[in-house]
Amino acid sequence: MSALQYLRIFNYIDAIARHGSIRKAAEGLFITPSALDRRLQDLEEDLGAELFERHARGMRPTAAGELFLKHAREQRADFERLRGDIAHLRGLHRGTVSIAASQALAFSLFPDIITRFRQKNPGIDFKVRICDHNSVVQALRDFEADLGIVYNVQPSADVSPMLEVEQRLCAVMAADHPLAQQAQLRMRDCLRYPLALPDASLGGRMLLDAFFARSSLSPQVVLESNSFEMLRNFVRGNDAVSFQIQVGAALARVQDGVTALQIDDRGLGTRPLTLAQLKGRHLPLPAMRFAQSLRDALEGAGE
Amino acid sequence: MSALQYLRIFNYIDAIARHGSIRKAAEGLFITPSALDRRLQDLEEDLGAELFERHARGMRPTAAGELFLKHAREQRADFERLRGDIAHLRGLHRGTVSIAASQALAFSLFPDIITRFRQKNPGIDFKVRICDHNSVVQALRDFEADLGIVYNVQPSADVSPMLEVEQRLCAVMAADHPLAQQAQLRMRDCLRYPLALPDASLGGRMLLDAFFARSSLSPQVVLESNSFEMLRNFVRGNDAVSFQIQVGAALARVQDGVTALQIDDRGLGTRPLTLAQLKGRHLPLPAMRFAQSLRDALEGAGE
DNA sequence: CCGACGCGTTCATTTTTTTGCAACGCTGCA
DNA sequence: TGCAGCGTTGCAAAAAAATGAACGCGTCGG
Repeated sequence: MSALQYLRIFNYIDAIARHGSIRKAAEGLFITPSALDRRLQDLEEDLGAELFERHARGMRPTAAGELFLKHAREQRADFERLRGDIAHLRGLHRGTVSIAASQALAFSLFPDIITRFRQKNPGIDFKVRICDHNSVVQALRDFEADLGIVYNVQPSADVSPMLEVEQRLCAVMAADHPLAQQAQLRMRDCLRYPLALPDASLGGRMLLDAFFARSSLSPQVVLESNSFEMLRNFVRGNDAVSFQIQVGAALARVQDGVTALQIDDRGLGTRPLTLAQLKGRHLPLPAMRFAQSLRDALEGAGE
Repeated sequence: MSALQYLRIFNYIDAIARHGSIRKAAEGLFITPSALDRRLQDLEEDLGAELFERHARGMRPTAAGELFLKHAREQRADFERLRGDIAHLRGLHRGTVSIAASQALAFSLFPDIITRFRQKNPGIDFKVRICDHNSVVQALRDFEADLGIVYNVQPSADVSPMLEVEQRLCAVMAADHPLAQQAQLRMRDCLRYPLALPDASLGGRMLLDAFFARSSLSPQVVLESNSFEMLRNFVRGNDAVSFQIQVGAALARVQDGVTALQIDDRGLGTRPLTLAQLKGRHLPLPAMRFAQSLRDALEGAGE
């Protein structure tokens, strides 16, 4: 990445906000605090408003500062898009798609789709951040991700959904588990075994809680974790049962000793898996392409 | 307006594009051609693409250049909006609304609405550019206007309409014209008098042409002009009749010796007057407010 | 209560970036 | 063919940004 003179000031201010102090930010930018301070002061004078509240321990953005930060981050993202568009014009179809997704998708879905996408578009590379529910939306807001994928997200004013796919719950268990042979699997069957549940930070737990609340059955929870990988590895070694939403369960991957079966209770609702972008934002071309691929893959899998 | 360090480069490139040559642009920017040239070269190197084709007589933007120009103009407009939003935060509700409109609205509608709007929002001032049909859309595209108002505009992909009001045609004539007394006015009555018609560059002419094409009546056109003011002043002094769309006709202004009457032919179609903005653009707050005012005024007048 | 710490800030100075000036080479046109 | 207008280049001057060493001011720990 080149020096990028034009958005220097934007990077400066953003750094101050992210580090919470001029000194830390200056260190991160490899300049002295005084230089950074002057840039900030000039800017504040130019805008006629303070962008940060000065505290003894550091700086916190004012309302005006928040506005400026949003603008700055948008500028940066937008300039990257411009750069990509121009490169595209030159015939080299290169670029980066950055995605924030909650954990459920990390395993089978993403690697497969990305692999397939890169076969068609070899010049495009990916930045995938797996993070917790709320951080996905925040990453979109901060222009750190082009696309966000979350399960059961609550609608919000500055995020616009591009695709919603209802997701049923799957039971995850060892490949040689007694239940693995059944043609139809009901929740009540699962409850005869110890359970390994995703914790509240993961989507899908909500669905389970709702079911347990309305049901008279009492589950025997032996493990609770915020890591699906953990849960999967756990159930492989014993007769416990875990749960995961459809796309995350990776229906066909039996080779690692774990299998997933759809649960047929209709008492168990479904929640949508949502592909979203920041409202009003112009996405870079590669991101739009990839969104289309996701759309195809997810809508195909939904049936 | 302050020095605006950050978008200097954007202004530079925009100036080159507008003036068509580095030397002219440099003159307009009060710098030397060499300085401007170096800035351009640095930028081109940074982006890895030429932004202008070098001709012996000057510079013309390449495809990449067009992309950059759009970005640059958008940046400038966006930064102005940011500045306005921050000022708004400080309590001073000030700002500028820039509008491009075709001629029909220049007379009664705009002055009245703006006056009323400024009574409620004294800090907001206006930049109204009256221009020809196509320039309105172009002004939106170049981020030179926040809002555009055109009669009978053809839909286009990068413009999004915010409001459409069907407009009938009115006949404009001297206040003491024989026709001015009639309760109901039909086209056939008007054709008994000499006509002063708006030319093809003005909206409304199309409606007339369509009517004449289908009608057996032959009009006696004594004056054709691209200026409504011209037409109005002309009919005041004799028995000629001119035409204008509803909002432009300023129904109640008899004091200047001219009156306007709605025409009751149903053979004469209606076309929409459209309030529009550039698609996907974030409008400054004052512009949004004013758009709302226009909406109220035009929808009220439409009934 | 006090000294050390981390903070933002200021000032004179140095470094980097931008601009100016004069000249060059090129192209189209009379 | 010469001239006028163009983009471009090298080198010096000017402007902008960064430095490094202070200063003042709250906060925290003893």
